[in-house]
Amino acid sequence: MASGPLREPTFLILTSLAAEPRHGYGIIQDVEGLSEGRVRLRAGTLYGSLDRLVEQGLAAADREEVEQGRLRRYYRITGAGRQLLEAEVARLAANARAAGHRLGLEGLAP
Amino acid sequence: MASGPLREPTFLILTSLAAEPRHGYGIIQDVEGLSEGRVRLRAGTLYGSLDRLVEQGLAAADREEVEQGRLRRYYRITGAGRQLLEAEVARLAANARAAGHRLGLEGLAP
DNA sequence: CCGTTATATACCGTCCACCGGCATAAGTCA
DNA sequence: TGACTTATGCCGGTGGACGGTATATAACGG
Repeated sequence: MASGPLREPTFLILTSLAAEPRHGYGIIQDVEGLSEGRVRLRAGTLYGSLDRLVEQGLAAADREEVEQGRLRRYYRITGAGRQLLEAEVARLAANARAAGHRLGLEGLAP
Repeated sequence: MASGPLREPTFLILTSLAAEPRHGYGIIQDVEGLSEGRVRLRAGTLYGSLDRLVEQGLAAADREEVEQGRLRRYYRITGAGRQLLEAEVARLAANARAAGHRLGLEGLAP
């Protein structure tokens, strides 16, 4: 159930929700921004990941709005999601630090 | 060919090779150490990953030794592998920084 | 007035890295 | 003798990501 480390798309989706509740399309745009253009989520990736996050209790449906005839379904991060994301940040930072050390990339700005 | 981001096991295997050439079993032990006991590579994961790394030119067979009747097959990281690992370190660090920011984990030691 | 782009959600088949178990084999230690 | 460590390697199953497609409306541009 509580599977291994988050893959990048899922990690970024959770990160996107950490600031405030967002709807699907908003997440896609936000993730592109916070990854500095590196990650462009596909619809299939997003909604599949979102379903899994809800199923695992890491995110939850927040509310629904109808904006100009289009439905917007908002999601928010849960306490468990925030906790797991914090652990993931620590893991990524530790891995980056360890590998940087091995590569001799000592003086790298945080 | 140059597929997406490295998964954690592959990342740590490359990291292990970054310091010096190592044989399979040595990698398993080293990875357990550098991940502070978090990651225990299975043989299946290791040798599969190693084959892929060689196939992609990120690692190469270094030499073979026979130590007390047991064969040791050493692998080393290539220039391309080192380059990719550096890029991966930057990616991980950027993701950790972005998520830490969103979580309000500002004052975290690098 | 019509086609394209942007907004927005959702399904589905495919791929592949990782997982876990198993096999093999020689040396060590109790 | 049997358990454990070192050491390499195969194989089936799982699951997340990918890419494409479908659906629908609004806005923009030619």
